Amino acid sequence: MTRSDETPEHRYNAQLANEIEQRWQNRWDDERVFWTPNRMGLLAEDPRGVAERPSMFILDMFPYPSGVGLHVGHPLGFIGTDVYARFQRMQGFNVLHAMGFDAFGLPAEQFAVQTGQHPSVTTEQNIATMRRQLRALGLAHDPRRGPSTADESYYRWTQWIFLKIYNSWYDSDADRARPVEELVEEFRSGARLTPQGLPFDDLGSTEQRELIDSYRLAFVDESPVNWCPGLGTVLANEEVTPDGRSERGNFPVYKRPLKQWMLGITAYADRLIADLDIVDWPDSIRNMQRNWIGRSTGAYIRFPVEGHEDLEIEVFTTRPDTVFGATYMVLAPEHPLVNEITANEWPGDEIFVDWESSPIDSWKGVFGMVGPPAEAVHRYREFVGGKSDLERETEGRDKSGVFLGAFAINPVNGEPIPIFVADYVLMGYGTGAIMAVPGQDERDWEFAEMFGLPIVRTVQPPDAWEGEAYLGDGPAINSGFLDGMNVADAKAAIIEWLEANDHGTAAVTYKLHDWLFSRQRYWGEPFPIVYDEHGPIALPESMLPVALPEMTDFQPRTSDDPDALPEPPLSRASDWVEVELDLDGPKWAGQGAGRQVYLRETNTMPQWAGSCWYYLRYLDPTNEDAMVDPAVEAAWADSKAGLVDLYVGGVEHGVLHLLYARFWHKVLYDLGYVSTPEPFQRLFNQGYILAAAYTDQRGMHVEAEEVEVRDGEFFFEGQGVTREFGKMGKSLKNAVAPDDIYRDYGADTLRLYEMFMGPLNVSRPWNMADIVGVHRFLQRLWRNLVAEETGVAHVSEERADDETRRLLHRTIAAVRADMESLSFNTAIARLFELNNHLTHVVQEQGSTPREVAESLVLMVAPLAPHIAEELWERIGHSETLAYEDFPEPDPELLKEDAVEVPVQVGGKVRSRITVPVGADDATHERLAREDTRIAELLDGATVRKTIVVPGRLINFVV
RNA sequence: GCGCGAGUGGCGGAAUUGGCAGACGCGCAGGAUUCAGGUUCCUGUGCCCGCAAGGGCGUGGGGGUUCAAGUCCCCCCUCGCGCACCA
Repeated sequence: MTRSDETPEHRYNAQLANEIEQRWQNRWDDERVFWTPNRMGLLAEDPRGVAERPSMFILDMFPYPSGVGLHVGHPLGFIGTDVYARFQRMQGFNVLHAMGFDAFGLPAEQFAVQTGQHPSVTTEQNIATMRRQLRALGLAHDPRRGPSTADESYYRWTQWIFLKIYNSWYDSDADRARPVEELVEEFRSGARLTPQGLPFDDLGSTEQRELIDSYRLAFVDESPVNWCPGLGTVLANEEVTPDGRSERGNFPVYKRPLKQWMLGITAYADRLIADLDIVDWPDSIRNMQRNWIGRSTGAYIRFPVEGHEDLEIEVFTTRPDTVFGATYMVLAPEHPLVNEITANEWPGDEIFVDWESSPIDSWKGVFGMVGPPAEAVHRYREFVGGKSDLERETEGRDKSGVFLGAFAINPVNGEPIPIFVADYVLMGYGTGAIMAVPGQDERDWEFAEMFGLPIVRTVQPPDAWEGEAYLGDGPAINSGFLDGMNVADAKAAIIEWLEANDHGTAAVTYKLHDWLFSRQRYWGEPFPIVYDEHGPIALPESMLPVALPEMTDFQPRTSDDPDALPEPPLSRASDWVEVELDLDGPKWAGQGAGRQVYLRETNTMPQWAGSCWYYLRYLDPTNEDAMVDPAVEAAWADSKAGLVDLYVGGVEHGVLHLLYARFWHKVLYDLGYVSTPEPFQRLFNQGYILAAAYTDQRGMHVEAEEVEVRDGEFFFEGQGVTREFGKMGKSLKNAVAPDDIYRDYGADTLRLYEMFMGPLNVSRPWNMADIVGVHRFLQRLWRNLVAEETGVAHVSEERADDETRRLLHRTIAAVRADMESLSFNTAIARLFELNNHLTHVVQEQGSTPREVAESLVLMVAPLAPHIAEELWERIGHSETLAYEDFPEPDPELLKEDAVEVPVQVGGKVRSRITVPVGADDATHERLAREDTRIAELLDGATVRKTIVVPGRLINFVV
C-alpha cells in the first residue's frame, strides 16, 4: 500500500497547491487582473473602474538580472510588498506595483564576460529567467510597467535626464536648479556680470562656452578620482571601501587625476539634509545620509607663511574660537603647498626658548628622519604611501609626521608656529590643512605630546581636568578679546574679527563631493555628448537615443599596474566614435558650427543612472513623448512630499542609490518635471534571510545542503565542519532554491513561511523544519472549507455561534492593524487562532458558516493568494477576490460583556475574577474581595492600598 | 572611538500608555487512528520543588524609581550594522 492510496484525493498538498497556483497565475494574466489604470494618458483603460480611487504606489528596489537565479532570500521584500499591495487594493486603493530590472552595470557585464556571450544576450536571458521565477510566487504586478534599464526605449530617457542636468545650473539665490538659457539671459541683460566685466555678447564664443560650462550641473573636470585598474574603470567615492578597495571585486583603488564627468550633487547638500525631515524613513538611514553628507559649519582662516610674502595656508575649522591656541599647523602629505613651503635647511632653536618646549632637533628625530627638510618630507611621503591596508589597521591611529622647517604666523597674535606634514590630515576634507589646537582637540593633543609641542588651553576646562584635550563648553581663556565668552559667542566674535581684518570667513563644508559620473565600461548608457576641439557639446533631444553600438570586443582593459590608464571600450568602436553632424543651436553651447565631424564621448554612465529614476517610468512606461506625462505623475503623487508611498529594500542602498535618486528627483523637481520634492515618502528596510553555513578545517565554506548532523556535530564528506549563520547566498554556499520549496509545499506555503518567520525588518534564520507549520495551516484551512474526499465545499448558510463571531471580528480588527503596520507575522498568528477554532466548529457541525468562511478567505488572500482564490471560487464566487473589500470588524462584536481580571496580592497574581465591562473601581474591589482565595489571603492582613485599573488588574498592597 | 539597533523557553518569535511574560509556530511528551512507520487529529509543554493543592524563581548582568518594570532611569557585558584621524 502506498501513501497516495491512503491520502484523501482532495487533500491540500504540494501537488494540489501546484495545480491551483498555476491555474490562478494563468488566470490573473489572462484576465489582466493586475493591470493598474492611470487616470489619463496611455494606460487609462479601466475596465474595473478603479482609476479614480485614491492612489497608492508601492515599490521594491528592483533587482539586477543575475545569471544564477533566485534563492529564497531574494524575494522576502517582494513578498512583503505584494502582501501589502494586495491588502491595500482590497481596502479600496488603486495600487501601482510593478517590477523592472536594473540591467546595465558591472554584474551583468561581468556575467557576460564569464560566459563569453554578449551582455545584451545574457541580460535578456537572465531577465526571462527571473520573470519566470518571480511569476511562480504569484506577485500581483502590472506586467506592462516593468522596464529594463538597458532597453533603448528606457535609456533614451536616462540620457534625456542627463541632458536636463547638463543644461542646468544651480542658482544659489533662488536655491534651485534653473535652465542655463536663463543664466545666459541674466548675463546678456546685465543682471549678472561676467567675470571679465565685459558684456556677454562681446565675449568670444569659446569664452562664452567656458563661462557657461563652468556653471553647469554636469561638467567635465580633471581632479583626483578613484582609479581601479583591476576593474579597468574609475569609481565614485561611494563605491570605494574604507580600506581603499573597490566595493565590487575588492581590487585596489588609486587616486589619480583624470578628466571625468561630474554631477554637482554638492549644490543640493543642504536640501538633501533638510528634506530628510519631511519623509518617513528609518532613523538609521537618515543618520547614514546625514553622516555621508557630513555638513560642518565653521570658518576658513588664512595663515601667512613666514618668509613667503605671497603664500598663505588656508585651513577650515569648526572651532575658530580656539585660534589663539593654534600652536602649530599640519598639511596633508599630498597638499600642493608642501614643496613650496619646505625649508632648505633646518632653522635654529632660539625662537622657541619662550615656549620652553622641546627643541627643533627632537622634532627632526622623532621618525629618525635626518638630512635636510626636503629629504625628510620625501621620505615621509614614501613611508605614508607605502603603508599597506593591513599596516594601517594594525598601526591604528598612531600619529606620525615631519616638520617642514618652516613657520606660519598666527594671524590673531602674530606668533610664529611650526608647520608639519602628517597623514592624520586628509587632503580630501576641508582644505587639506589644519591649524592644530591641542588644548581643544584630541588628535592634535596626541600629536603635540609626541613632538613636545606647546599646548595652550583656550577654553577653561572643569576643575581637575588634566592630561587631555577639553572639547566642551566653557569661558574662553588665553584668547585676548575673546576671554570670558562661551564657545558660541566666541565663535561669532572671532568670525566677525577675521572677516573685518581679511584673515578668514565663515564657511560650511561637506564630506560629500561631487558625483563622479563616468565609467570606462561598455555595458552602460552612452552619454548624449560629442566633442569638438574645444570640449564637450550636448546633443539635441531630437538625436536621442544615442544607441549603444554593437561590439564583439566589449571587455574592459584591466590591469594590475596602478600606472595603467583607463581605456573605455567604446573608444575602440571607431565607426561609432567619429560622427558627422550639423548641430543647430547657440554658439555658447558649442552648436551652430555647421556640418562637421565630432567625436563621441566614449565613457558610459554608472549603474546608478538607470536606478535613479526607474520609479518614474513605472508611472508611464510606454510614453514615447515624455519621460512621464506630468498629469499622470501628479495624479500618483497626490500632493504628498514623496511620490512613492512605500519603498522597500535593503539597507545596503542606504547611501548610494537613495542619495543619488533623491538628487536627480530634486533636479527634476526644480525644473518642473515632477511635482514632489522627494521621491520616496516611506522607506522600509527589510531584513535578510540567514542560513546555517559551514566551514571546513581550512576555513573554506562547504555546500550547506550536503552537511550531515550526528549528535549535534556537523560533518561534510566525513570531515567535521563548524557551523555559523550568515546571509543566505552563493558566497556562503547556503542558498536554498525556491523551486525545492514549490516542489515540496507550493508557493503559498513559501510566501506564508517567509512572512511568518519574524518581523519584516529583522533578519531571520531559515529553518526548513519550521515550514511544515504554515503548510499545515493551509491544509487545515482547506479542510475547514472543502471536503477532502470529494473536493466539494462544506459551507453552511447558518449564522455562526456568538463565540465564533466574536473571535472572527476580533481577528478582523487585529489583522487589519497588523497588515497596516507590515506586522505580517502577528497577522498570520491571528489567522491561525481563528482557523484552529474553526477546526473545532467543523468537527462539531460538519461545516463552516459562510460569514466566517468568506472573511477568513479574504483575510488570507493577501498572504496566500492562490489558495484563497481557489477557495473563494469553490464557495461560490466566479470573480477574482483581488478587488473584494477587506473584511470590516463589527464594533458591536468587539465589545465584551465581561472580562477576566487578575487579582494581585502584594504584586503577585493570586486569582482571577470575572468583572462586567464598565464596572467601577468599587465593584472591582468588592468582587475581588468576594473571591474565596483572595478573601483567605486578605484575612488578618492589613491592606495598605488598593490599586484598581478597571478591566485590567486589581492589586491589594499588603 | 562615535552613532544606530538588538539581547525574552530547547528553537523562530509575541507582549498600546509601565498593568496576567512567553500569543502563534517548530520541537518535545502522552493519547486516538494505524499491523507498523509516516500522515492526520486530541491533550500537555518557561525553569525548580511537590503525588497534588500549592509554592519559589524567571525577559544578558548589577543597581534604582513604582502598588506594579521585558517596557522608565543609572552603570556594566555581549552581539549585529554603519561611520571612522572629517579638523
